Amino acid sequence: MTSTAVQGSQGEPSAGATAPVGARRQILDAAADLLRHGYDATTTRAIAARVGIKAGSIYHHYESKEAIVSAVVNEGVRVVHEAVTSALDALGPQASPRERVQAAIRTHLHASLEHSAYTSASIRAFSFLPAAVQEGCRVERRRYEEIWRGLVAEAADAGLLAPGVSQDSVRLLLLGAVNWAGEWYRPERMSIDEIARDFAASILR
Amino acid sequence: MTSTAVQGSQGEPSAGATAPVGARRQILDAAADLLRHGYDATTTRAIAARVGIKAGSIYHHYESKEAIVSAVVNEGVRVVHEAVTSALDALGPQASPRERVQAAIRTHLHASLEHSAYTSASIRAFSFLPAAVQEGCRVERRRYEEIWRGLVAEAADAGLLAPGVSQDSVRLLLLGAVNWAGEWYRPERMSIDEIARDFAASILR
DNA sequence: CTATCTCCCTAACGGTAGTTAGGTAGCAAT
DNA sequence: ATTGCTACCTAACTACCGTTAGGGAGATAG
Repeated sequence: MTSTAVQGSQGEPSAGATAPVGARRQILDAAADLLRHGYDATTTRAIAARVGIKAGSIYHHYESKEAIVSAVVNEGVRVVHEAVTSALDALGPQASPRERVQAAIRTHLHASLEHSAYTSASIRAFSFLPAAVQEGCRVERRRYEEIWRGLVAEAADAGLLAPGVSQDSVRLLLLGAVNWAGEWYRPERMSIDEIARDFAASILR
Repeated sequence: MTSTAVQGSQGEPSAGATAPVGARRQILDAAADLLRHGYDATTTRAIAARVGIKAGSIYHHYESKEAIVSAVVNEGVRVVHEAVTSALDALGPQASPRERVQAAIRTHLHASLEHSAYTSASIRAFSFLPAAVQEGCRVERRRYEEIWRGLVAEAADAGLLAPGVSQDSVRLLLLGAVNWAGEWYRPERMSIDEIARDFAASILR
């Protein structure tokens, strides 16, 4: 079901090195889903079982478990980054800061709670991952953070923030709230669009 | 080599079975600190090493690793619960809803980021814990949630919330932001009191 | 002195983790 | 027919996990 959600932007499908295809993609899909329950619950044997092969055969496609998890986390950050970026682009240049912030919240929540197991894995399990894996996507994470830094700055310029509060605080408040949503979100209780609307309305005035 | 490295302090040994003392307390302390890196990183041998005993000796004090982690998480919830409760009580009955919300945020952050490894463990690692451990403190967690439900209701009655926003959204926004703070907080960047002030000012008007 | 209790040790148990060496079947090109 | 490559399997390796059985040292009580 998630085969089309993550599509490489560059390189032909048969190139093989940059965009995972076939078994490599299946391995990443399985790992991303298993990462919901943590790094140690994501065993090579469990990944292999979901793909339909044996544990040893994984090493024909990836050199280590760490390499697999690293690829998953990196793709998770990339997916949410691209989703939010294109959502903001789709709004057009005349959109208000309020609309843009709300769209970013909504898109981030959709990506991490519905569309991509990669994104939710990269958010929830991140701080329990091996240091090498964390280091490997720190740059991409910073880049994504910059989007939110810009959004908050726009809101501040438009006078939408509470007086006297630092933009850092607002950004961390917002990102914390959306990243923590994976801990309590249940689709039957409140829709993602409602959450995004309430979050934006609470922060902006 | 029978070096007794872990000479029990045993100042008040006859406190009873409810409050851990001596070696039991040291075991919980070690486990709480190790839980920062996840449940599986919290090995019985690592706990024992910190206490200064061997892995097998742990089972003289606790019946299982799960029992240890369960005790840690429960105490973590209890600590933050009591801290916030007494902070609110200390404010007195004439304190404004704004003061009370800000005090709750500040106290929760202090407890989870500075004072108690128990609290930070119970927050960050919670969703990756065995189901039995999670279930064992679900009641206490609900009770703590009720405090915030009440605070948000007070703020709503005082007209401090954004119009048209559900109280559930505000509570989840707030709790998400403070619970996620463990992922980015660095004491040299911003003080906890500043964070609490900014968070409260952003949500309340 | 003996008995008992507490606290800790050594040594191992069975289980599972990540990983690897070596083999095999299918297929394509020479 | 031979070679070589891809994709997989079997079977094992070492390491470490939670846990347990049994024993020993020291204090205490009778």
